[in-house]
Order: sequence, then C-alpha cells, then structure tokens
Amino acid sequence: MNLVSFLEKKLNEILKSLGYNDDVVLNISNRPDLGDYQYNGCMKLASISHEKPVDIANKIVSELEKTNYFSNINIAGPGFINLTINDETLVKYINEVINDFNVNTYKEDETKTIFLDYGGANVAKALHAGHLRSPNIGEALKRLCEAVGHKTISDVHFGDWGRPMGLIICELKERFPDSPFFNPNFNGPYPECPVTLDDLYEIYPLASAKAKEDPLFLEEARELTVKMQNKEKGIYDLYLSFTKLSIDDIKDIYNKLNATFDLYEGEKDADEYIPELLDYLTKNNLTEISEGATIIDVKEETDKKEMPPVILIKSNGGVLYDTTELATLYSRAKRYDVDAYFYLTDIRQELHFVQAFRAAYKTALVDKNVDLEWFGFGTMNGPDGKPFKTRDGGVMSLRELIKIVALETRKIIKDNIPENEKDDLAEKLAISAIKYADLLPNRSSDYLFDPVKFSDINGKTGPYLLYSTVRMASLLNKAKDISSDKYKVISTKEERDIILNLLNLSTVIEKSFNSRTLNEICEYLYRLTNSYNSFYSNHEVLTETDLDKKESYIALTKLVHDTNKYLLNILAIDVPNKI
RNA sequence: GCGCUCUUAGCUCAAUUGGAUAGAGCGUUAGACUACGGAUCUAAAGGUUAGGGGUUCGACUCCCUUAGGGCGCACCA
Repeated sequence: MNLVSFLEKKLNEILKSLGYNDDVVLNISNRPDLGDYQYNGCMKLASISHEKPVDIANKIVSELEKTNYFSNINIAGPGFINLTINDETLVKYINEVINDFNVNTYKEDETKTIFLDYGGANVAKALHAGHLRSPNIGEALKRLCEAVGHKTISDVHFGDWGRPMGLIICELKERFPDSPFFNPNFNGPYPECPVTLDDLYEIYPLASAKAKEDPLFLEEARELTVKMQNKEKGIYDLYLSFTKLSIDDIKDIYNKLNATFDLYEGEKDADEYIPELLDYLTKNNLTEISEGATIIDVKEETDKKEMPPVILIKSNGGVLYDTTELATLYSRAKRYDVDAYFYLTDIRQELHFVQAFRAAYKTALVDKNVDLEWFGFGTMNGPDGKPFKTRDGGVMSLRELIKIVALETRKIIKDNIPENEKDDLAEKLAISAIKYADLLPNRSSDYLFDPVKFSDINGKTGPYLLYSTVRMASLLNKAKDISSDKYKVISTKEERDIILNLLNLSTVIEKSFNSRTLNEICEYLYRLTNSYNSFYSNHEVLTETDLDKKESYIALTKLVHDTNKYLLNILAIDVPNKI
C-alpha cells in the first residue's frame, strides 16, 4: 500500500477510536513551511459534534504523537492539522517502492471492462487540426483505464456512411462514367480505386460545393448514397475502394500519434443492425410517430430546457445520426460484455449524447447499471481565437500541423545526431510536444496552438520532459556499475522534495482516473521532473565519494526515471534513446 | 428568443471539487557555470479571480444580478 493511503488509514482508525467518522483525505500541504500534508476535516467534524475544531484537532494530535511516522505535528488556523513525515519513514518506504514499483501506483478494487469510442475521423477527407484531440485524449484515457487495472475495448468509429460518401461517388461518376464500377453488367473483379489519395481529398470539398449550387448533382448524390447504403454492386465496391485508401492514411497518422484501436469499425458496421434495432423498438412499443417521423421522446420532468426527441426515421424514410448511434450501441451490447462506455467527442455534441444515452436507458438497450459516459473536449484555436486554420483561412491538415511543430523541435536536436536521423527525431519530438500541450489544459477548455511554446525545451513541455528523462537514462547508463537497489540516506533537501513528489503518484493517478482527465498527470510529471533537475544541477552524482550517498542518488534517479516512463507511457508519449 | 458554458498575473493555462498567504510555464529583472547531456538551475517583481450583491467560521468555487465571449437548440453528421 502506498504511504499516503497507509497514513490516511491510520488517521481513520484514530478518528474512529475517538468516536468520529470521516473518510480521511490527506492533502498535500499548501503551506509547505508548516508541514508536508494537511488534514482539514476538523472543521467539518466540529460542525457535526458541536465542539470547537481546535479541541478535536488536539485530541487527534495527541494520538498521532504516539505513532512514529512524523517529525512534526502542529495545529494552525481554525483547526488545520499539519504533518511532517520523518526521514526514517520516507527511506523505508522508498525502499519498498524500489522493490516493487506497484506499491506506489494506484489500482481499482474491481476490474471492469470499459468500451472506449474515440477517434471518430470522417473517411475520404484529410485529417485536419480538429481531429487531433480525440485520438490523443482517448488513447491516454484508455491507457489510464488499463493502468488502474481495467480491461478496455477501443473502437475508432469512423464516420463513413453519410451523404459525403454519395457526393464523392457522384463526382467520380462524372469523371469516370465508363468505369466498370458504374456498369451494372460488369462481373468483376473490380479494378483499383480510380483516383489517388490526394485527388480524393480534393474531391469532397469540391463535390460538396457543387451540390450547393447544382440541385441535379445533389439529387444524384442522394440517389447514389441510397445505392451505396443498399450495398448495390459496383457502387458499394467503389465505396470500399476509396474508403480503404483513406482509412490506410488515417491509420498511418493515428499510428504516428500512438493511437491504436482494437476495432476499426465505423457507422457502416452499425448499418446492418439498424433493422434489428428498429424491430426491437417497435415491437416493444418504445417509439412514437411525430410529424411523420419515428421518434423516441426523451424529455424528463426536471428538464429546464427544450429537449428535442431522438429521431430514428425521418418523415421521408431515411435514418439519421441518432439511429446509427443507437444501432452502434445495440451491436456493442450484443457482442461484448461491457461495464462502462466512454465516448469522447467535441464538446458541441453534448446534446446528441444526452439524447442518445437517455434513449438507450429508456429503451433498455443497455442495462441500468451500465455506465454511459460522454466526455467533451474544447477546440484547439489559432491566434484569432477560432479553430486553428492555415494562414489563408483554409483547413490545416494534421500532417501539416505536425510538420510546423517539427520545424521548431528540429532546433533542439544535438549536433552529434546523424543528419539522416534528425527528421525522424524532430517528428517524434514534435508529436511529444503536441500531445503534451494538448493534454495539459483542462479537457473541456479551448487552448491556443503555439508551436514555439509547445517546443520550448525550457518550458512546461513534452520536449523538456523527454530531454530530462533521456538525461536521467544517460546518467544511469554511466553509473551502471553502481548499485541502485537500495536507498540509504536522505542527504540533501532536494532528495526529500523528490521523495515527497514520488509519494503523490498514486493520488494523482486515482484522481485522474476518477475525473477522467489527464492534465493532473501532466502537471505532476513536470513537478517531479523539475524537482529532480533541481537536485541534478545542485549535486554531482558520479564524483560523489561517499558510497552510501552515491548509491542513494542513483537509486532515486532510477525511480524518477521509471516513474516518468510509466506516466509518459500512459500519455502515449514515446521516450527516444537520445535527443 | 430559449438554454448551456466561459471570463483568474503582460501572454498561455492551473487551482486537491467550500479550506490557510489563488499556483505554474513563457516573458521581464537579478544571479549561478570550463558543465555526470548548462538546450540547465536559483531568485525577484507581477492578482480587488470581469463588475456588483448574497449564503458561512471560510468563496475563484454555491445563489442572484450586470457586462462581454463561445456553443447548442427534431428530420445534417
């Protein structure tokens, strides 16, 4: 058990023996001059038992003084108890952690299966800046779930089934009217996709604009969308051929970002479940007809705002976003035994998920005790405060975005790195810069794209963390003849700071998981690394003549290094061998 | 129009969910080096938490209100 939890447990026992009841939380002191940790519960307990907070604090302190974990215990203000842990306790604990890293991490009591839906890229369009956050946050969240002991199933959930596909097919038909894809009598095998990836990415915006001006084009696109969705021979094969082109491209970028999935499904795969879903819903009288459309009413008494119904079938017979969403959920619940679903999308889709989740519970598509959770994220904005675009206002592709940052990170790379490795390394550093900058702010807030700031090796950035971690590895490598399996003595104040930071690892992970956010892990990584760098620059390790001290330095270096690697791995940031 | 949400240091962001003196990074200013990877480290200055009112031992946090942003409001995805 980690030390903080252990001390909380001890304090809990003391409270109970004194007749009080509280779920004790020891907070990191915001008055480090008074102690390492603080207990703030006395005021709350006092309001229940009608005593003075200080009297309660005094009783608790006199019990705490009988233990031998603290070098200083004091009461301040209205009844804050400040605790300073003694060095013996810290040294003993650090050795336990050296023996077993897991002692200092956090695991959930119960193992659950969590299905994560993130990624959500639209196929046949180039990934743009707005597509960064979902795979980035989603992947980290997935790894966080796994780190605390849960099982995960992840699905990229491509947007691959709507009218955009019909528009592209329509444009292809105009360009290649004689292609076998459009010949109903053709008996295959069909050729490769008639256009390149670059062509494809130009076609969608073009076709979309054309449809706005040309009603005939739009009408044909509609018809082709239906044909595609009916999996009509030729049309559907064409659809498969150009979406594959795009999916391979998307996978490639996602791989660069370290985002990988168990399932590479999309709306297309939910389509076959739609009849089954509708059948289930109508048979059980769970739908109603309103203004010619088939809907599920999801209003609740407590609603203060208007709550539009979930529309399953349009008045013209077509199906919609919500229909696909519910069919997807239906298929997942049918195929997998899941305890919780995590959805991650742009914050603007909140209403859609409120509706879909209500409908899912109301119609018992999922069990009441299955958690459906949606997490929205803000947008990455340009200097104008609007979603990041190219200088001329066009769409900024994700590849281009990475290149812009790589231009900055290339400046960091040492001269002794071979020229032919520099581009690759610059890209890796750029991705660390982007990922860390993306995870650092609160998930739901917007933030500003700033390649110079993201790449600053002196700032709170990915490259700073990587540089420092690589330097630790380098030091450990130089000292590999020195034992690192025993921490003997705290001989500097910097070491004590590092140890106090290490103590908080499990709390940080627990809180991050509970709030489904990553920014605290980012902050913690910086604090820990910074405390180590402070030690590093004030004390020389390799020339230390006192062997006990030297071994302790190395042991601590290794622990910080391993903790950094552990957390960077949760964030899905790779640590290179050298920079 | 209705609803949701945001406004914190010059800039970019935090704040343990109601706790003590609101913290970081950058920038600014002042320091430390022939350096185990100094591309680092140590300090300082910088705040009426958008304005006003309320709730209580205690408010960036909860309630009311004013101003200014962002977003969403059934047949797009």
